[in-house]
Amino acid sequence: MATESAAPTAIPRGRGGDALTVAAREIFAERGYHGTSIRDIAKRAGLSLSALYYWHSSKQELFVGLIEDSVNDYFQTCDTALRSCGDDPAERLAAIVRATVDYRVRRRVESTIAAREIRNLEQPHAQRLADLRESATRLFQEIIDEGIARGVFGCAHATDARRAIQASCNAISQWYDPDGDVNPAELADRYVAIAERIVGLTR
Amino acid sequence: MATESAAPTAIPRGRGGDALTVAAREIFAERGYHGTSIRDIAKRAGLSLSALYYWHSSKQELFVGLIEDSVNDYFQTCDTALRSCGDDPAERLAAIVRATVDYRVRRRVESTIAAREIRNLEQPHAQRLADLRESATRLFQEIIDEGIARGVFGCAHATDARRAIQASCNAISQWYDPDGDVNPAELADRYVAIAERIVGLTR
Amino acid sequence: MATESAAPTAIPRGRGGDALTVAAREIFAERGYHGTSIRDIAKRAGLSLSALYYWHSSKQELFVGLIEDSVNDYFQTCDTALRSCGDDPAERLAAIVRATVDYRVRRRVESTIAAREIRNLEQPHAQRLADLRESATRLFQEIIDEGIARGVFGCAHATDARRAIQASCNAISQWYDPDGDVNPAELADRYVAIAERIVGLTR
Amino acid sequence: MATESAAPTAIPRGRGGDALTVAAREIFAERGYHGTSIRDIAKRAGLSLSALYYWHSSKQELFVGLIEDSVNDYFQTCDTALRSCGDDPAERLAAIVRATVDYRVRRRVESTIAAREIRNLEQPHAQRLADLRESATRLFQEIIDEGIARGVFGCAHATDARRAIQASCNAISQWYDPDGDVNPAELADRYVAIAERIVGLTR
DNA sequence: TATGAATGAGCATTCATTCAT
DNA sequence: GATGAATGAATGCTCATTCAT
Repeated sequence: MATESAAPTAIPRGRGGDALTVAAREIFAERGYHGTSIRDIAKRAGLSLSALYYWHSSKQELFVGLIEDSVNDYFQTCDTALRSCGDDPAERLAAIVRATVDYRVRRRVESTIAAREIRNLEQPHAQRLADLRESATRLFQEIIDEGIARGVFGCAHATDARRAIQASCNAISQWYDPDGDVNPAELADRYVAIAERIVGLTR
Repeated sequence: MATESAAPTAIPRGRGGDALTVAAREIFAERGYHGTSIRDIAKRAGLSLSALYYWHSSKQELFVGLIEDSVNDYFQTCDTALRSCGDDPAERLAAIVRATVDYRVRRRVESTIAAREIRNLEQPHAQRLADLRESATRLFQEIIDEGIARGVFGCAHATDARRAIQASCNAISQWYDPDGDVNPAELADRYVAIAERIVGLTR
Repeated sequence: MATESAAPTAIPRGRGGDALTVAAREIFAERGYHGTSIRDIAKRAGLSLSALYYWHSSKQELFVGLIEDSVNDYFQTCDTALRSCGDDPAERLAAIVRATVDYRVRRRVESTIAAREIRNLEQPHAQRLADLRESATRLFQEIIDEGIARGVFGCAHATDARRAIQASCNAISQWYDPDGDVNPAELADRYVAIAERIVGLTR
Repeated sequence: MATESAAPTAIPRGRGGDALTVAAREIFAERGYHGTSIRDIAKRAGLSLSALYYWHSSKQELFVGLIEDSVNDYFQTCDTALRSCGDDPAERLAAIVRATVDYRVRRRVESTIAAREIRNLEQPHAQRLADLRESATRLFQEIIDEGIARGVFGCAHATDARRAIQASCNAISQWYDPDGDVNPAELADRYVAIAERIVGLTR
C-alpha cells in the first residue's frame, strides 16, 4: 500500500481510452462479437468495467467505432487512389487493387472483423456499412465493365471476374504475416497481376 | 387464429432429431455460434429445450456435427473427382475447382458456417478440421506446382495463385442464390475458366 | 440386432427391481439424496429411466423404501434382544448395545444414509422416522435411568451418558470395514465395555 | 405493510458479503450442499443472484470458505489448549476434550456442515480437510496411547476408546441448544468426565 | 477519471417426471 | 416389464449495464 506509486498496469492515467480500443480490437478479432465479453476487454486493457463505460456508452458502440474507422479508411484510400488516375481502365483497376491490398494489410485485424461481423451490427450502422461495401463493389464493377466495353479487358462474365478479384484481395488479411518476407508493395504487384489475368487484360 | 387446427409445429414423434438439425443449421448460419442460443434452435424446431438435449449432448456437439458432416462431404467430393482424372494438371485443376464449386453450392449454409466459425470449435474438433482444411490446400497446391513444373501452367507466384483460386471459389457460398438463374454446372465452368487464367494455362 | 440374445447387462429380465434397489443404496450413500440423480441410479442398474418409474413411483419413494426397511430392521433387532432379557439393567444395556452394533455393521450403508438424510424425507415419512428414532432413544434412556435408580449404574448425567453411548455406537458405520479383522461379535463386546464404563457400572 | 418504510432488507451498501456468508451458513446447514440453491442463499441475504457472484466466484468456493474457516478455528483451538498443558496425559486429554466441546458449541452450525458434507468438496479442498481431520484424530490417539503407556489410563482398545470419545464430542453440535440451560463450561466438564471413564483414568 | 457494488435478463445444462408404445 | 421421446421447472453461472462515490 504505502508507496504503491508504480502502477501494476502500464496504462498511463488518462490513457484508458486508447488501451480499451487496442484491447477491444484484439479480442473482437480473436473471438468475434458475441464471443467477446466487455469484462475481457476491460481486463486486457487493465481497467475496471466501469472505466470502459466511462469511455464508451455500450459494447455495441465500442464495436461500431472500430469497424467504421476502418471502413472509412478503406474508402478514403480507394478514393485517393482513383483520383490520381486517368480514365484508363487498366490503370484504374491496378489502382483499386493496390488500394485494397494496402488496406487489407494495414488494417488486417479490423478488416477481418468487419468482414465477418457486419451481421452483428445494429441499425443504422449495419445499413451504413452495407452501403459502403456496396459502393466498393460498384467501383470495382464499373472499372471492369468499362474495360470490357473499351475492349481492353476480355472476359466473359464481368460479375464473376469482379467477385474473384475482390475475394482474392480480401482473403489477404486472413493469411498475411506482417513479419513475413513479402512486403506490401510486392504483394500489391502480385495481386494486380492476378486481377489483370482474371479480367483478361490485352497486353 | 382462423385455422388453428393445423398445429404450428407438425413434427411427428420421433422426428425431433431431424427438426433440430435443420433449425440449428439455419440459425448458426444466420447468427454464428455465440450469437445463437439453444433456446432459439429448440423454438425454431418446434421442440422444447429438453428435447434438444435428448438428441444432442451439448450445443458444441450439435455444432460440431453440422460442420464435420459438411467438411467430410467436401473431401469425399474432391477425392472422387480427382480419382477419375488422369494425371494432366489442367484436367486435375478443373476437377478440383468443379468439386469445390459443387460443394460450396450444395452445402452453401454449412460451408459458410465452417469457414467463419472454426475458432469456436473446442479441441480436438478444431484441430481435425484445421488438418482437413490444410489437406485441401495441399491438394490445390500440388496440382498447381505440378502444372508449373510441366510447363502447362505459367505463373510467377504459385502460392498466391492457389490462394486466389481458393478464395474465389469459397466466396461463392456467400452470394450464390439457389433460386437465381445460374445453374451449378455453368457456374463451375466459369470458375474453372477463372482458375485457368490465374494459373496461366497455356492453351 | 438379429440375434441379440445375450443382453449387454447382467440383469436378468424381471430382476430390474432388485438391481435398482442395490444401485440406489450405493449411490444415495455415496452422494446423498440431493446429490443423486435418478439417471445415475438407472444407469448403474443397467436399466432405462422409464424402467425405474415402472418399479418406483418417484425418487422420494425409492429413497424412503430404503431407509424405512433399514430402520424397521433396527427396531425389530432391539425388540427381539430386549425381550429375551430379564429386567437387570446391566443385562439390558448390554443387549441394546449389542443390537445397535449389530445393526450398524449389518446395515452399514443404509444406516449411514438414514442418519444423515432424514431431513430430506417428506412428510409423513420424516415424522415416522423421527418417532422411531425417538423411541430408540427412549429405550436407551429408560435402561440407564433404571440402572441409576437401582444403584447398579453410577453416573452424574444420565442424558449425556446416553448420548455418548449412542454416538459411539452410531459412528461405527462410518469406519467399520467388513473385510477388516475385527468381527462383529468382538466389536459388540468392546462397545458393551465402553458403555458400561460410561454409565459407571458397579462391577 | 404498516411500516413499509423500513425496507425488508436492511443491508447497507458494501455489506453484501457479510449478509451472504450468514445466509449461506444457515441454509447449507439446513439443507446440505446439494439441497441448497444459490438463489435461496441470495434471497435470504436480501441480494440478487448476481451480487452473490460479485462476492464469491462459485457455489463451491462459498461453501469451502465456510468450512475451512471453521476447521482452521478448531485446530487453532486445540493447538492453543495443548500448548498450555504439561505433558501429563490426563491433563492433555482434558484439554483436547474441552477444546473439542468448545468448538462444537461455538461453531455448532459450520461444524455440522463440515462433518456431513466433506464428500461434496472438490479437490484440493477435500484432501486438505481430510488431512486436517486426520491430524485431529492423531492428536487424540497420541494422548491416549501415551496415557496407556504410562499406566495412567487403563483400557483394552485404545483406538475404540478414541473413536468413542470423538464421536461423543462431535455429536454435541447435533443436539446442543445455545438457549438451553447447560453452559459450555459445565458441558465440557461432563464430557471430560465421560472421556476419562472411557479411557479408564486411574484416579 | 475512475472504481466497487449491485442488478435483471439471459445463458447452457440437468432435473424429476410423463406418455405413447 | 420395459423403452424412446418428450417436457417444464429449476440449476449454477455470465452477460451488459447502472449507480453512488
